[in-house]
Amino acid sequence: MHAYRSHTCADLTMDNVGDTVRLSGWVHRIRDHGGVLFVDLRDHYGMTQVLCDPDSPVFSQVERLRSEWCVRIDGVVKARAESLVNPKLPTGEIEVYIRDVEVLGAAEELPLMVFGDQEYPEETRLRYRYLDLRREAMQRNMMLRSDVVSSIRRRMWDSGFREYQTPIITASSPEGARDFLVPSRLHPGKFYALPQAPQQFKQLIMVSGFDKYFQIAPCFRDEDPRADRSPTDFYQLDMEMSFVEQDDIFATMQPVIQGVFEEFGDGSVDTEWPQIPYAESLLKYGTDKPDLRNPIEMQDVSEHFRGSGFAIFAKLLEQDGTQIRAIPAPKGGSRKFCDRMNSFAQKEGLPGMGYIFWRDKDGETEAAGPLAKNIGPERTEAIRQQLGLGVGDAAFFLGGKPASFERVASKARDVIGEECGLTDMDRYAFAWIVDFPMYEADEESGAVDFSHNPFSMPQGGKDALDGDPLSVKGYQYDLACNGYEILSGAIRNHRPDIMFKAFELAGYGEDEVRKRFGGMVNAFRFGAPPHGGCAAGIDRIVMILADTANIREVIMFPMNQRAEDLMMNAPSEPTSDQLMELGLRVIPQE
RNA sequence: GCGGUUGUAGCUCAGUUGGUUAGAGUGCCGGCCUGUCACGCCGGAGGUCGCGGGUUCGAGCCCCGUCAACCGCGCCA
Repeated sequence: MHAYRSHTCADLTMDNVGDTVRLSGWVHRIRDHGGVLFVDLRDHYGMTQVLCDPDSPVFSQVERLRSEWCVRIDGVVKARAESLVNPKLPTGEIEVYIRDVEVLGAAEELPLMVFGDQEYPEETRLRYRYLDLRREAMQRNMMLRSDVVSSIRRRMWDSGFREYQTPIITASSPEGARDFLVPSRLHPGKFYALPQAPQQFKQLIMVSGFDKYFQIAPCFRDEDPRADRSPTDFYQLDMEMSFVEQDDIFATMQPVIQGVFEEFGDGSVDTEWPQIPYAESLLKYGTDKPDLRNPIEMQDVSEHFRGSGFAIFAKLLEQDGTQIRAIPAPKGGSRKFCDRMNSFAQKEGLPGMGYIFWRDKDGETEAAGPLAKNIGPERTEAIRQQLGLGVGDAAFFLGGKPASFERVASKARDVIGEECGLTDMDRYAFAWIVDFPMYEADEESGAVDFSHNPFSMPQGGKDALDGDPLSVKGYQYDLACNGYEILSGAIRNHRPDIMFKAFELAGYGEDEVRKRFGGMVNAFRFGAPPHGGCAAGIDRIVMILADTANIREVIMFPMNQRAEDLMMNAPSEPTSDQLMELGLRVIPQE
């Protein structure tokens, strides 16, 4: 017989009754009845009840077992009496009478229980990640992740793509996020960098004539984390193809992403993926990653407030670039709800959020709230008609420069949609966000810089770069799903002449571009094909499919909020020998 | 770097207006129990109330500082 097992803990059924079997696993839970001992034995595959009565030669040894000890047992499979069957367990029709036991790994008192679904502080879970990962929910999440990656690979191969690996140790790329640097021993004082993405490599793969590339690629960025953003490293489905336009990328990726959500999601998956221009998305949703499960669309209502009796907004509108934006809130028509949303806006850092709500008074529609009084019935009614609202509804108003209130407006829209029951939670809703601006102006200095990806092709080509840089749009796009950005990409700029001009507008001279992106720019001199692609966030897709808001729930060994690995004790101080060899010296911190 | 929330037993938490010996559940240790599957019953151990200072006759509770975790802002081509 095999040293550890003849079956897994999920295998045994009525067909095995009478068999002598060997199982290995963890002691999940013990129920000690004095005369008889029940042990739930768990492995990756499932659970089997094994038991021990005083007739067993190893009764006294089994009595000493404790939770999470790793053990091997030998025993005889017996059918349970009908009244003793456990329908919750696939192996619930049988149980195994222990004849021999071997402790493979004992366990000390546990910092967190594998059994049950009690919540633990994330610090504890990360420090003892191997225990946390034994828990059912985490086993499920990790298998889901593995299955998703496998499905993505298959779908990409079926679409004619091949997977190619790119370097992990490479050159620092000065654009974008901070790099992780890797000191070179052979070249003291010089550093490699971990790639923030295989961006330049995949474009070089296109120049090299491979036509369709993909990779499940690790990406490294030294940025501060968020609940939905992993610090240090994360994975992307990175893809690139030659001789394509934007719609070809969409047509290639929608079946892959949609297929993955249909295969692994537990809600309906939208098949219509609208293309929403960036500017329109900000106007209607206040964000470039709208949650389209929520039907609320904001509207510009500036005209109703211009010169009105509501002095705050009227004055605001006299300044350039300002606007009054309304968030309609169907079914939100109560003072209590409106006040709650107002204090929500204040908590988020705005002065407040004005509102009007409509109620029934003697069969007539009556507008209530401080704003309505100030601007009078005619303007109020015009707003109601523009927004298409009625009795029982409300509308919230934000004023100023859009950039100053859109972030909060977007959050408010989410909250309103959920609290008014307007957002369909059992659904995956997608939108391509297109026509991103190529450039943006720094708010203080006014300096023009790339807003998205400097390698993108400007719409209109070289001629478009002759006008106002801030009006130039790029062939750049994101894919939003349920309020998350899950994919980002572009048609690339493969023409050196256009590229130099594009960089020039952002203040980078030709020499500087050659210095920074020389490898790629040089390659474009030798017959570069038109190409484009995108990268989809694997962690974030799995996070959405696992129905969690915390990306660390779908990463085996994540860093904590301060980019530390509490289990492995990273980062740590190097030895002086290591520093010496690399020619480095640490500057003491204040 | 900034803001918010949290910090009490191994773990999850309660702790009133500042007032006697800081509690519960769970886990752990011991005892009882031959059909449980979140088994049950009895007993026990286990506390720097994150840390430091202050106010007070008296602080888990109030004040100041500090540390840590999480969430957010900045950041994320």
